[in-house]
Amino acid sequence: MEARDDLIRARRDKLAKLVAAGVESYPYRFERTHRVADLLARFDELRQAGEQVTIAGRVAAKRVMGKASFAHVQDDSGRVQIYLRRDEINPPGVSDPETAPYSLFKTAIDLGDWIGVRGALMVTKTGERTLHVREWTLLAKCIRPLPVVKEEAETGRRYHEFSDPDERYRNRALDLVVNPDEREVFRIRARMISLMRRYLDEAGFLEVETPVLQPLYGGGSARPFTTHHNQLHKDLYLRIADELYLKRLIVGGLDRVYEISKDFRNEGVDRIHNPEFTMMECYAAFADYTFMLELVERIVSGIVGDIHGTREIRYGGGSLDFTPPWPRVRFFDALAEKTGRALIDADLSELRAVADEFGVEVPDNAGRGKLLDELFGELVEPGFDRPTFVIDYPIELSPLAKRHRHDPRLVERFEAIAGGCEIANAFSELNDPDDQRARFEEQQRLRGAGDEEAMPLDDDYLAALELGLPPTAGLGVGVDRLAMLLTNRSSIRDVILFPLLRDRDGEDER
RNA sequence: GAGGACGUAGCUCAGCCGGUAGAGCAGGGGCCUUUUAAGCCCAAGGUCGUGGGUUCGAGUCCCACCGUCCUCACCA
Repeated sequence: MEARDDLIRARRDKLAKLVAAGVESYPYRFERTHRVADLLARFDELRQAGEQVTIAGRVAAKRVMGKASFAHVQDDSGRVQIYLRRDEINPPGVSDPETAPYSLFKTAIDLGDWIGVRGALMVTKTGERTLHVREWTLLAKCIRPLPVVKEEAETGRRYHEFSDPDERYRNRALDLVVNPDEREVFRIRARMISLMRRYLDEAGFLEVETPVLQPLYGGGSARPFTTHHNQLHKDLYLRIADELYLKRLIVGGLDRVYEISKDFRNEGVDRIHNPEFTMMECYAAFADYTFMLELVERIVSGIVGDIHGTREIRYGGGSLDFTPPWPRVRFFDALAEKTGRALIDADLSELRAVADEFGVEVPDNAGRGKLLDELFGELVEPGFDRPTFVIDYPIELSPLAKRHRHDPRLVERFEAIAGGCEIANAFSELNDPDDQRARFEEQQRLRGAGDEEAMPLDDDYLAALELGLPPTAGLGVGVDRLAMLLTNRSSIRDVILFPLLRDRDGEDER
């Protein structure tokens, strides 16, 4: 007999005992008067008024001392101690241990059970604010054993924390029950997205929805997921970016649009990549990339300030200062500083020589764009601690970006980097259909040469461009990455509720 | 994809030079009417990730596989 089965059986037996005593096992609703946090906020006032209050939550700790018991009840907002005395809970004359409410609480309520309690407020002799229970109600029994995390009342120090990341990601419900910090991560994430919407709405952007299932994917360099529509006998792709559809909307005359949604890339999984992830993309007509640069600076520093009350936040071992203006550095200037060379006109063999010199490994079939990307990522990017804009990228890396107005070898593009991670990418959008066709054709050539991430040619998109795309600036923000910065997490899995995991072999699902 | 570390009770962890499995918490039985990581007494709980191998004997050594984490490579 497995120990877990014993624990589950014990809890089922207790449920049966409650039912036998006439307790409703799964009631339909429960009226509470306060959330725990509200109750604590108005504690003195409510206590002096002698008011009866009702809360609902999970039993998070239980300390039975014979004819009196203490416990903690935790709801979405916080936890509070409750106190029960036998002679106050049991009706006069009722003492049968199988049915008396106090003994049922003592013997049949477990850590993790959902209960409702009603009573007045009191302060114990050690000073803890406590709900003095008159009546308790079962709301739902927790039949599976829970990891027990003990918490010191004074210091909040936690013991035996449920911390195995594998278990936590595989069983997020349990993680959230037991780890209040993780609940907080997702509250911050939600507020971040809500603030992002507000800033965009206020700036006159219209929120839209574009297809997840696409006949042709595009807008980024990545391998897609494929799926199939049965009735139409048609293969479809899950989008890797929203870009090409959103720009069609600018063509259509919607001046400013944005979308916050999942993209899907059929690629590796690691600390900063999950195959489905959340992107915010926005596009503004009549603007160029400098508009987006200011928008990113304003929105991101605004969100940081709104959530943390300061623009300088702790991250990893250090801190990140989001106070504008963020430093700007030109792609080739940064590269020149590290390598001591101007590489803007460097050809393949020269770039390869530089890569060798600095010990940067590159694939044998790498083109110029790839080489520059490698060099930059290896030599320059790690040097950026604080939020920084890298601007004016080589044209080879950006098939959808508009050529730089002063230098045909560059595009008008920037990335925002913070905490060693790219958090935003933006450019002046390429709106010349003939130039765009040529860039697509170059992508086709790379594709033919074995680059699986090269973009497919999209005739339908080109036709839209031929209707006339006004000057337009576009921006993409990695929502998960931003959430990592705001919650001081080093793994994307900590900010995605249900990250993709490998199957666990040979173990039954819980 | 490569390298390294790890996987022992429901949870958090010990387990030495190979000798047959330990603790705390949770759970069970008692005692306890202001406790708070409540406390005290008693009893129970294990296919040591999976599969092979070496050995008289493997949680421990070797090999393979699965999973997680870290570093590196690639994409946001």
